[in-house]
Amino acid sequence: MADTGSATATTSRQRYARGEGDRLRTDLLEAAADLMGAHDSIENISLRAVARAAGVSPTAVYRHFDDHLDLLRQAVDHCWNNFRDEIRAGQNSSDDPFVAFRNSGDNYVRFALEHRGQYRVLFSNRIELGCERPSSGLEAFEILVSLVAAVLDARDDPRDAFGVAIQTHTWMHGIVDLVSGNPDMPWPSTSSMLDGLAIALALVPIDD
Amino acid sequence: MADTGSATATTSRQRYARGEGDRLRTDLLEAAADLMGAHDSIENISLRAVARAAGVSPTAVYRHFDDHLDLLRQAVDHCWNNFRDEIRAGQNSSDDPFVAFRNSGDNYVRFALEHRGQYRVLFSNRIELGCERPSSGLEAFEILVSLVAAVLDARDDPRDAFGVAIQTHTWMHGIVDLVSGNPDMPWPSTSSMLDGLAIALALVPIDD
DNA sequence: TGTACATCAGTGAACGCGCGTTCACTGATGTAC
DNA sequence: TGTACATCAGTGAACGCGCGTTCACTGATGTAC
Repeated sequence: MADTGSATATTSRQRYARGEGDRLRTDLLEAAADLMGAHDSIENISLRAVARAAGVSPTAVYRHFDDHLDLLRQAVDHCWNNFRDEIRAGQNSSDDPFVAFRNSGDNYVRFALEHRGQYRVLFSNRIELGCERPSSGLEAFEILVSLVAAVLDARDDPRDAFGVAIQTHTWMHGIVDLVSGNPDMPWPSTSSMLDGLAIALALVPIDD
Repeated sequence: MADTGSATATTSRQRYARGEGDRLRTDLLEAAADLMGAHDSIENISLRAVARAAGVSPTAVYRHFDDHLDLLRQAVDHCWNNFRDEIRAGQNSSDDPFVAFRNSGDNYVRFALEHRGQYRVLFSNRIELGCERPSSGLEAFEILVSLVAAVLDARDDPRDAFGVAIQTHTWMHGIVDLVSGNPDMPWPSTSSMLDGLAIALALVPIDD
């Protein structure tokens, strides 16, 4: 009578071995990050839904997080790490500043489109949690500034890297947020929109 | 015993006179639009909260809307009308295409910052309701295209107005979404960011 | 002019549901003696 | 080598809450006769 299988998702999971209990913490954070794609706001991600997605009872969450809000806050931090790692990978992908800039832009766009929920939580939903941007969030912007600075340097361009980085970021954010939010509209390809951005902001090699 | 005043918000409202019942419909739509500012997602606006804000019982909503989803969908339409009217007012504000373009941009930014909830529902949360963009939403974009076309015409500029309008819109969206979502960051003024946009996209008078 | 009645603009109690959180617990496993 | 025990990784029932929705209703007001 106990194993009627009424709950579809509870069959498979086995508890972690003694001493490895912290692995559930990561599982829960990743489950929360996955759920962000299905909801348009972090407010709608319930503690019970995260537990369910991780194959665990709601009470198990309290072994790793203070409460619902703590879970969400740490999930946001987790997403910032994911995002920063993508941008950093673009930065490290080439010694040519123009290529590195473009690869970082592609990674930015890909992250935003493939993980729209995570992306929007990072750049749009943070206020409600009442926490400031974590260090990995600042790091991501610093990487962008240094990418722009390298491009300007290669161009002998006197513009302020911080200001141009803000121009780059606002425009790229607008592109990915509108495109991912309105996929049925007749958008140009994101690649051609990134080309247009680099040209309009004069972030291409100078002989182009 | 009936008027102990236990509910704080229910004291004032009087019912509409016979024949004027449809005015509650508008009240509910405006109450819903106001509530969008307090929540970051339209999903979080409950039917009961809208009724409460309008000073009416939850059941009264069903006299004007089929259900919760119908209320939200019509609230979104209402917001599109508000937004389109702002852009149109900018278009009609001057015969000089550059001035009209800039005034429309200012109105766009002002609407997005003053009514962030409404703005985000229009451009970011629409998917979940499962409805396509209403005619007023298309009209708003058509106004933008014609504003850009007039500017390009005045410049003898051969670029495609539709493509440049998309560039303008994506960038403006990025500016207002990031600024309103992260008000504690050291942003330049929105006015100077609009200047930078018009210059980078070459939408200023040609002798500048 | 009076009155019965249809219409209108709502109300209030009740339902089942998922939620966050608390509480007492269970059962496997490593460790001290 | 055996055993008592502490620790660990969880579970399951219960609570009060706000939600969307349904149902039967109320009381004022215009209108037909």
